[in-house]
Amino acid sequence: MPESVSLDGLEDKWARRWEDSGIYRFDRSKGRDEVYSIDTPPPTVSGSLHIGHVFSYTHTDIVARYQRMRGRSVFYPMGWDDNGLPTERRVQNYFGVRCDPALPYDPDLTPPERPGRTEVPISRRNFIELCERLTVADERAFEELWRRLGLSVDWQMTYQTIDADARTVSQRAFLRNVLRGEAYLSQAPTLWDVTFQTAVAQAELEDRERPGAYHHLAFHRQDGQRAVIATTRPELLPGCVALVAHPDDERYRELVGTTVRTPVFGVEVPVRSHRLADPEKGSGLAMICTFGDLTDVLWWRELRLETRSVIGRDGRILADPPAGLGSAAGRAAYARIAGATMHTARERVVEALRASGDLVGDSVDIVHPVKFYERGDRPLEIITTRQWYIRNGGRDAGLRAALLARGQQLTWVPEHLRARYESWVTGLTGDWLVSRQRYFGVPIPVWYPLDEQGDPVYDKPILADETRLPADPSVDVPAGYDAGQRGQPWGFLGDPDVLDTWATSSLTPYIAGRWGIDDDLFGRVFPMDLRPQAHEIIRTWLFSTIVRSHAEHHQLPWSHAAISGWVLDPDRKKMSKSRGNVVTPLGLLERYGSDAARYWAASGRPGTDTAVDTGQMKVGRRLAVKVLNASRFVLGLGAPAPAATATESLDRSMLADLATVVAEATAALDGYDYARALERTEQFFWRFCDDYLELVKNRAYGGRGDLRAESARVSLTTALGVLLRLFAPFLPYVTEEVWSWWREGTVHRAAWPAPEEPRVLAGETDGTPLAVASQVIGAIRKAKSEAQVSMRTEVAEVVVRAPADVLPVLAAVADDVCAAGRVASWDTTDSAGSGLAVLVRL
RNA sequence: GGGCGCGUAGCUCAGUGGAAGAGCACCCGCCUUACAAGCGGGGAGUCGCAAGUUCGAACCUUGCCGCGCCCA
Repeated sequence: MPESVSLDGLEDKWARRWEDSGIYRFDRSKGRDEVYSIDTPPPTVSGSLHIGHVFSYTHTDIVARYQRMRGRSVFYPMGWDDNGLPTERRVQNYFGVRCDPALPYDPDLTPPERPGRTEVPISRRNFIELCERLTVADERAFEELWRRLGLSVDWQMTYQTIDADARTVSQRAFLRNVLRGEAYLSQAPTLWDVTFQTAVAQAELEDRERPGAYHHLAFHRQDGQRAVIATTRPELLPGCVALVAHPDDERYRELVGTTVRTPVFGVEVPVRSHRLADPEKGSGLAMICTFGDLTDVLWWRELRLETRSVIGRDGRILADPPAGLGSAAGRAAYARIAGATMHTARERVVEALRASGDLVGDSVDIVHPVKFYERGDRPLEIITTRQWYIRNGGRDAGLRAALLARGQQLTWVPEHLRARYESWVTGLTGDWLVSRQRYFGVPIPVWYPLDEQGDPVYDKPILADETRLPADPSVDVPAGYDAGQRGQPWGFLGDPDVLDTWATSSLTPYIAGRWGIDDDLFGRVFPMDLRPQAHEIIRTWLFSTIVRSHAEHHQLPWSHAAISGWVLDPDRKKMSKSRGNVVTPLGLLERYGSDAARYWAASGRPGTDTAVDTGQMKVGRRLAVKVLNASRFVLGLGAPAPAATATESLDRSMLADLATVVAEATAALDGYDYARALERTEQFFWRFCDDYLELVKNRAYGGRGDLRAESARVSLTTALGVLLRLFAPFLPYVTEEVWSWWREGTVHRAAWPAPEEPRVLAGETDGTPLAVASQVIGAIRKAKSEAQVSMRTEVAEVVVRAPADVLPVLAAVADDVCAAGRVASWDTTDSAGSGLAVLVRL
């Protein structure tokens, strides 16, 4: 034991030794039933490090450490999520470049030192190389933080969601989905981000309130009257394919089944009825355009309407008018908006309507929810494109029911978050769109044969060979072709798209378990025990992982999902980059220490949003210091004799309380309630220090003879050994430090304490003697405090009145109480059932 | 509009049918040979509001108010 104790330097010292000794390595000689496997969330490396990472990853680490001490071989890998748009954007901003797939690869490319005024176009391969270069640096920053925080990750088990093995797993799973009919190619209306020019999935949508205005447009009925509709998107009028009213709406009963002519553009369109037409909204009559919103898509599909596309992939009005816009006046009107932005087109169409007298009344300003891609800043459009989909129950009641059943099967911590999953699955409106028109992602491992015109035959895709993955169809050549046939008639074409990042992230249990690469490993870890994650990605990461595992293995990917809350800033606002209230973790770790930061994190209950609280970190630091000092005291007394046993009832009652604490902490951790386990342990520990240690101190020093000192020493060292292990998952550094003073090996591989350990020494005794002694010493302290004298002051006399059955207890603890309180004269009397009272005369 | 969660001391939270709690903060003390980064003591709450069930409600039921999130 060192002469003076300190928290300084513990992180550096132990983090290095843990790595060198490999105590957190996964022991792959163990079978599935002896393994505890964790599907660690791979952090988005291009995102900023913030204190939320410390929070949720600590929760998982506590569970990992607990399970390890329970004797399980813990599979605790770490992945980096570098695949996808966030990295692309970061590279674009960092280097000032943009990807132009038409450019050739430049092996000598040097990116700009800093971004210039305009982005430099570079080839796809150069772009990907820059992505890889930047993510490596980002990953180092994360790893440094994790190591300092003391995550007991097996650092030999790391992956990147873009590395070759991840691409292989992702492509293999996708190919199998295709072969089983779970993935398919379809030309259909698609949610489209015009900035990034890619399709996006339902899971990536968010509604944002935006100002808009209702314009009232008059359509021309055959009888010469007007049919007025209200719309917020008059610019889509040339794409109008029908009007729709509710079947019960009396006002339009006669109109339904007829046709009306669109104003300005002069196209004859049918009037139909549908239950989703809202009689309360506007005039009750709505125009259907292809496509203004998701309801248009639904109407178009259910009413089997024509398609008149007017929006291009760049978010501007298409150059050519849609079919059916035949009149010269109509074509002239269209020519005035061709190529315009939506904003300009809207103004010009309104202008034309006003000129033709078809604009009715004034526009009405409103604020309404508009669909955005979650990472985008322009409203989504709906454009017909050819995309790959994976079936997720959005179009199939049977699959949906099966996935809901999986949600029932899964153990959720906390329980109530299952409702999130269920509301999402229930509300799905279509299958999962997985192709993205992006660059830094896993390529879709498919080619298309070209016909005699050189046009792709999309219904006969050529799938990559599963034994030759990862495949890059833009470079690799499908079996039966040679490279020269790329793009030639009768040749082939590689699918240019990449998979949605979630299509790869949904396979993290497979990637970490090295499915198909190291099947022996996979068999030892899958299905996993735990998926820890945040609640905002239940609809994406959690759900999609279940979809893939359900398809591939007809089972859940893990038995438990532990959902952590958000970290809020000290004012309880959600932390976000845009708010500028992000708290970075490294400074806090340096100031308070890793154990202290972990203590704060552990005090946030599962699923509960928790504010950054440096006060709690200070408390954690104090606790860690206290552990050092209390240990120094206990160990400074010297080791008890090997045959020593707890003979004093005070000692036994402390150990009896400890047995209860062990049982409670164990039950709490088994239920993933780390916060409760810590709270119970901590509460006991402070009472142990403030009351028990003080009461027993004099006797432990030998003041009442060797035998009674031995009882104290054996009880103290037993309790310390148990307490260090109870604290080890929470405070890995300080507990390891103390453990190293007197025990062999690492505390982090020591057996989790059983209640029997202290119970054996405690015998039949319960907590009463310690409680009674605490109460009496408390009264003595209070008397001294009120007299404003030192605790060392002698007490002339103490008289305790207590119920008859407590008198023997008092007799047994009297020596310790008198020594701790410096009591000269001690007496007890029967209180005849009126409780316990302490009279103190100084 | 529907769903989930939350509302307890100045702050952060525990307690979920049997006498309102902890930590922090605050106030008053104490050099006490493990720890002054410590220790002892103290004040402090209509348990969001209202009704109901019950011998008894912070806890169960209903309604309302406020906050947050999810979904539409």
